[in-house]
Amino acid sequence: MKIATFNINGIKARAEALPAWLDEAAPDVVFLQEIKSVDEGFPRELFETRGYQVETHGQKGFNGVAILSKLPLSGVTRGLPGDETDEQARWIEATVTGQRKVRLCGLYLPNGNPAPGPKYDYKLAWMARMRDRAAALLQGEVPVVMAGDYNIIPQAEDAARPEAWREDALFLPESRAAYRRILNLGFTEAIRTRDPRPGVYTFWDYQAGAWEKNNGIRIDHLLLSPQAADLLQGTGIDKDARGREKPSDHVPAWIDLAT
DNA sequence: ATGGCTATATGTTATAGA
Repeated sequence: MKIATFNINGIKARAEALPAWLDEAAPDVVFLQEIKSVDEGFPRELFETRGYQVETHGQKGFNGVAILSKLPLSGVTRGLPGDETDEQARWIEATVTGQRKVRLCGLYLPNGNPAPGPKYDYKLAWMARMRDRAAALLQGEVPVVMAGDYNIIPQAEDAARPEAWREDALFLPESRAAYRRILNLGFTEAIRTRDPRPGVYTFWDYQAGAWEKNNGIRIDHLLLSPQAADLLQGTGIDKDARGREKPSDHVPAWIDLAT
């Protein structure tokens, strides 16, 4: 089962590039972030005609996540538990049934800039809620995959110019510690496990020729519960997507699970 | 480098992203 995550930076803007990548990469499951669309405005037919079930959790203008799946999804829930007042669409869960069941969590973690400030407080509070949810999911028997745009640069080797990120919410020690607290529950980050080299990036800014200079960062991650990690067969990052017509500033990252 | 570009809605400018 090939499972990918892709921050598309707007579904309307990616109405050509996203289907083109889907047809080439042929993932079974895709987590999308920053659909920047309400549910009613999401072009489901683009994906349903390709055999995908479409589950969205959108909002107007910003944020928004979705799951596309060629295998049946059930038990879909929308929103990260733990704060009834949180209206930002950043979390969606579903259970996919192939040869076995896997619980899927798609996430768009808050950016948090500027730090310090209320946006950074929201980021850290969100991560504490995510940790609680992750711990609860580990209590079950079903393998768990939590994938998406974490907006966390875990280590200095994950940025071409780490010094430029020292004061940034994506790289502040407190942000990275919060990410490690989630990992330390027992999750494995799939991409690094299979390819431990430094300089593996998933995002290149639109500005200042970042792509041409390979001035990238790694902020999209796929976390696996122990049961899911046992099924890991392969990983990849579709870096070529960044060099195409009208690209997102992120590229897809994916895993292959033996299910 | 003082965010240099991109996307969306609030729309000929503001807000957000990372």
